[in-house]
Amino acid sequence: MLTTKYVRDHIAEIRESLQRRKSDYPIDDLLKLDEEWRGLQTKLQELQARRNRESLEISAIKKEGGNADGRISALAAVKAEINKIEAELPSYEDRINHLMWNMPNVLHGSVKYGKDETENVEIRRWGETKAAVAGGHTEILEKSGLVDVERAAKVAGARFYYLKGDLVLLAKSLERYALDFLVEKGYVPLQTPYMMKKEYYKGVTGLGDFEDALYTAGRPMEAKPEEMREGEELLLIATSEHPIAAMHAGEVFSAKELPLKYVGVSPCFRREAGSHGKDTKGIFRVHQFDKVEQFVFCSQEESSRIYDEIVANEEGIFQRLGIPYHVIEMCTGDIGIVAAKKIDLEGWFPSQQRYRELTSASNCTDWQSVRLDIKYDDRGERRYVHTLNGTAISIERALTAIAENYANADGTITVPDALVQYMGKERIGGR
RNA sequence: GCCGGGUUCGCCUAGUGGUAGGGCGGCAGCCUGCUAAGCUGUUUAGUCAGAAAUGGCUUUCGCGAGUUCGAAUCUCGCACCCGGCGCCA
Repeated sequence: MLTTKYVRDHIAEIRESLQRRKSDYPIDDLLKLDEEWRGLQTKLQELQARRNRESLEISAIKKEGGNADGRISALAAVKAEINKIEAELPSYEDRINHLMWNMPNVLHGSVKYGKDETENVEIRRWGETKAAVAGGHTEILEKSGLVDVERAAKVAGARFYYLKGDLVLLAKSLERYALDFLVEKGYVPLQTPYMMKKEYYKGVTGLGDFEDALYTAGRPMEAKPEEMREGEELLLIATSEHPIAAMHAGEVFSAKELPLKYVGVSPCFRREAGSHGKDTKGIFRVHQFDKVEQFVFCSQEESSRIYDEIVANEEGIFQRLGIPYHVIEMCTGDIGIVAAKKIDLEGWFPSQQRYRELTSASNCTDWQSVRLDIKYDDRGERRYVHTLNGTAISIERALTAIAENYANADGTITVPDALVQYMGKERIGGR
């Protein structure tokens, strides 16, 4: 069962944070269940101690050739009581786990209250925004034959796409560019599994995401859904953040192994339930995309500094690509339950004359590590690591930003300087 | 997919129904003058008491269920690893 000691140790901060979120999370229910569970646990342990003690006495009697039948039948009542308590415990544990998995993280002190994404706070801007040259990314890319959304809809449905020709090469160039950028800074490249067990998924994201974001995959052909055991089905990953976080579940790092920095690369699969009608054209919001992701395990003292580093990497990557952007800090209404602090970097889209999300960085502090049991040895004391994640490049999303910001009047797209060495040419598209 | 062999503390290993033991490594302490050795302790997690140092109890032999007063050990199911066969990008 997930450790509730953590909640008791941090109860003041948890309450304060829930108030700032104006959350209706039932923290008192959790504390009450926990207290009842511990009471049962104590009773059970006393009975087990008695059983163990008397079993040893029976052993001693039998070794001396005596008759222990009376003692054995006297223990039957104890055994019945043990069985009764053991039968009650799972229902408490299920409810406690469910509440733990849904408990919002303790917010960083700087996070402001806000009802939804309209109340996020802009903290800085970079680059010069410009007017649209040749329409939106959908128009630019389709005219040049670089994407085929219609046939993808025929074959796979809405929100899928074929990339074609030089756009495929540009996508791979972006991927390699982002990998090289981070490898140079000491990040270890990691290509992850694309499916993951539910039991690990619960530790990396809120249960709400299971409904809205995740596809189920890998159900055994012969198994009917109602026969599936908990955690048996595989889920398609929504980001490589998730398998990277789960990778070290149950482990204890030594202090000198930290910080451990990965740069993950994987496709991402998202149901996008609840976003009907939003961004339905082109490849801006799709069910499947590729992403290069930063992920760091570190000590509790380091996580603020590393959060800044991850954000700086994101800005460096887009500055070298020459995409104008601004940085916004999530308010309580848009931050979700996992992160303690979260920023998005939004790039300028000339055709829409506004900034749209390109990357997202979160300091999850110990939310994931508590649920995945990932610790480190801090001079003999075992403490939960902090985990952080941040997009390096979300490939298809970045392609839309490049298409719009580098579009020329003749329908071609200039290849950003940083990618020319990978592309081997300076311009793509056109007729 | 089939056949065989495995899974005991960080690593190696003993243990065929009666208190999970040994070795190595790590950590802490002690002792000792010679590049290191020796000795002692400690090395799963939870819970209770305590301000704390600590102490009690439970738990832990891949996971789950069962038999039993008592399971690493017996029974059933499952997972994973290694070897072989088959298939295969």
